[in-house]
Amino acid sequence: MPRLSKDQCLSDLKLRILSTALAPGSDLDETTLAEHYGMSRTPMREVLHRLAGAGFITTSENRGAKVASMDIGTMRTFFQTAPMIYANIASLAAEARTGPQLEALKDAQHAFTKATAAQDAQATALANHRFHAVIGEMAHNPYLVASLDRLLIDHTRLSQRFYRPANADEKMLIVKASDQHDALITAIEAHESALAIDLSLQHWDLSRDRMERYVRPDPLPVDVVSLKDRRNAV
Amino acid sequence: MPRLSKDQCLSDLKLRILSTALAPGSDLDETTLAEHYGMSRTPMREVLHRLAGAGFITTSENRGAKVASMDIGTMRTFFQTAPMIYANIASLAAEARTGPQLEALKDAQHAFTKATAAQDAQATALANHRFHAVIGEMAHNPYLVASLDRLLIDHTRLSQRFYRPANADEKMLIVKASDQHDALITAIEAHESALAIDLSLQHWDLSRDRMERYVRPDPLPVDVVSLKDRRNAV
DNA sequence: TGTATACTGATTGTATACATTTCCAACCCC
DNA sequence: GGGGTTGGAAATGTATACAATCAGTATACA
Repeated sequence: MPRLSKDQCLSDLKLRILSTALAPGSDLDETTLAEHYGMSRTPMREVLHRLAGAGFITTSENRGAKVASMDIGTMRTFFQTAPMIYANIASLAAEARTGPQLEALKDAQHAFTKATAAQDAQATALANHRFHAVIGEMAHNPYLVASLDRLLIDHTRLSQRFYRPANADEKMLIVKASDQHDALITAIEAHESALAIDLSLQHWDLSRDRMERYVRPDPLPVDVVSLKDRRNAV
Repeated sequence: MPRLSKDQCLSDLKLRILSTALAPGSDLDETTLAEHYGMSRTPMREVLHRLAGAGFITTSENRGAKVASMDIGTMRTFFQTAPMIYANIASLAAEARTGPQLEALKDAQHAFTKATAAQDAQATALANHRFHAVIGEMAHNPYLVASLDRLLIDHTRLSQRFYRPANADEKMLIVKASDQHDALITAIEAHESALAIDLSLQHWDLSRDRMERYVRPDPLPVDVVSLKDRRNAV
């Protein structure tokens, strides 16, 4: 991959991290990356420091960089925090959104539905990222956006798994999420900030349901287990 | 200032920005700074990128770095956002604080009262910064802390002005703020998160009062103006 | 056999030379 | 005289050589 500009390199790395092509916790080697992007180590290090500042990676002295990790503890914190931040941002977005931003939001939602139809989990997650990032822009509040950006990193990485429906029931949940996006667009367009808050909270209730199904799946059929026990006993 | 380590350089620059020794919006020159800290441009640039990532400065391609600016618009956003973030963080801090963190908090508050007694506005603002940063650590929530850190940059820079009391009335407000700090420590120590929220909100009501006095000061005595008019008329 | 220590290869950190871009001012042309 | 152009100084961006640090291994010694 020769001669990408620094900005392209930055956004490519972000994409690879968000899509978990670069797994959480994995090591990043300056030299290898610099060769890969066709630049010397100096600008590559600069890119890495920016990623570190934005929370995509962590660095430690003389020990290089790692993709930011995601343990079970961060997931708990994540679901604790996300509803509040997203709801407040949606509320501000409904107040302050501009016309062009609204178009960008509709674009993102269009990409989202297209990706779900194609059953492309990665594209779905990235479109979802863009959708919520645009709402962040609308809110016009750098303090909250700092928090949102961190949340979106983990949001997108987590949701890779949930946008791969295993059955009709899970497929239904994704359709419901998409409907909520549409409703949110309408609320933001109409400057209805109270409604935007409500819809955001509903959106997160849904996410938590999906999440719980994943963490605590339907138990395996009992008779298979007992069958196995019986066979062992013979 | 020869041979400071990179970390020292980083925290020194943060301090100079927080204390407004480096004014908001002022230009930063790589070469000059590198000489000043006795290092070459390469590590200096690295420090600048970190500061940019943390929101202390802004950089633009081929155009160098500036200290993050503070206009009237950001102040509005600031007061809109700060109560919510600080209150939520205080609540989490009350739940999750550890013993050593509580000691650090008491230390910061000690420094705060000492600085107010000495009428040292800069030291007061920096001690206040540390006080709220420690509460952020206690909360153990990287998403909210991202937002808090941004808020604290502007909080500390703004408050330089308010910790310089012009009269007994304003002095009283600072004493009241200090009392609220003490109450907050007690609430956090006792794991009373609901109380911590309440105290945080009160703290911000006070700040807003102080702020309003600054933006909208007591009008000048009317008769002086009329006197001047009369004299002009003669 | 277990532990401490010295060596070695690999990786990160720094300095410096060089390339590129920007800014500003002098200049020319209309 | 005003506006656009062009030169050059000063700044930022990049590449590369070199220094410092770390991790892993082999070796010596108890």
